Amino acid sequence: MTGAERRGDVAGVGGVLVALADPTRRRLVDLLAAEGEVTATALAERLPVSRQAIVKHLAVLDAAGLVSGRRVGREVRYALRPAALDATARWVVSLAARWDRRLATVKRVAELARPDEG
Amino acid sequence: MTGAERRGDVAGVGGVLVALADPTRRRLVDLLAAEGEVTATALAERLPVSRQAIVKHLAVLDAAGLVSGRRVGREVRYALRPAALDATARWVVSLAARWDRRLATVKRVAELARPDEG
DNA sequence: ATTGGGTGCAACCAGATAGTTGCACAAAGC
DNA sequence: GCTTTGTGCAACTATCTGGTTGCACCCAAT
Repeated sequence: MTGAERRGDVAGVGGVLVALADPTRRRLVDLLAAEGEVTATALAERLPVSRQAIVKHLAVLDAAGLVSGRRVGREVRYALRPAALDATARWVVSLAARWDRRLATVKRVAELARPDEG
Repeated sequence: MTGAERRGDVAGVGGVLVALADPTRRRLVDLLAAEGEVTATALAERLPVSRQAIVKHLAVLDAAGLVSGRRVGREVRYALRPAALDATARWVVSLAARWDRRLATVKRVAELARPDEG
């Protein structure tokens, strides 16, 4: 079970945005996308920060539902979970669509307000 | 000219993610989407924060390319700019697609690694 | 000309965040 | 058994951030 699931907001878009707002966390998810299942210690070797920093970042990603870790012997392997990102992608796209619709309306209204130019 | 354009990174996805990570800023863009062109003072009347806080948030949104303001007499009216959000929507969608592709590959590889189950 | 609403700037504050180090503990390997 | 290797927990620090207040300035309207 992931942190987000434990808190019952797998689809929490805000958390995903916060998680992806940090460049180190974006690099982290890139690495996870490239390598599949990776341990925090292994990730720390590829980034210029300590293992503890990585662990904290993974906790944020986990809370956002973007990542989850499973224990294998003495190590914990982290992997991506696409659901929360999918939900966020839908959210951003629909927001962009609303903006476009809104701006189209504004433009139309502006044209109506200047009948001599129409 | 907007802040983001001044700095030459209209497509800066990181800035957009940072901007949208804050709930007050999300409410702000919602209000702007609903009302078109609004002044910072007017926005401050609808949110439980001071005008100065709104101005700072608008500066962040402007730097991300999500918003721009134009001066009309003694007031400054802010409005949405869809370009940066469109770019970010494309980024998130393509990231989600890459994740899905990646996880499909991992699954396929896992199945190949267990030939007795195939 | 003076008054008033809107903006811009600066200082300041509290809490969050990204990072560190140090150490204790658990699981593998010799 | 002992040693190694990876994890987990805690304390601590510095910087960032979201918020405030106070004040000066500009523009418009009476």
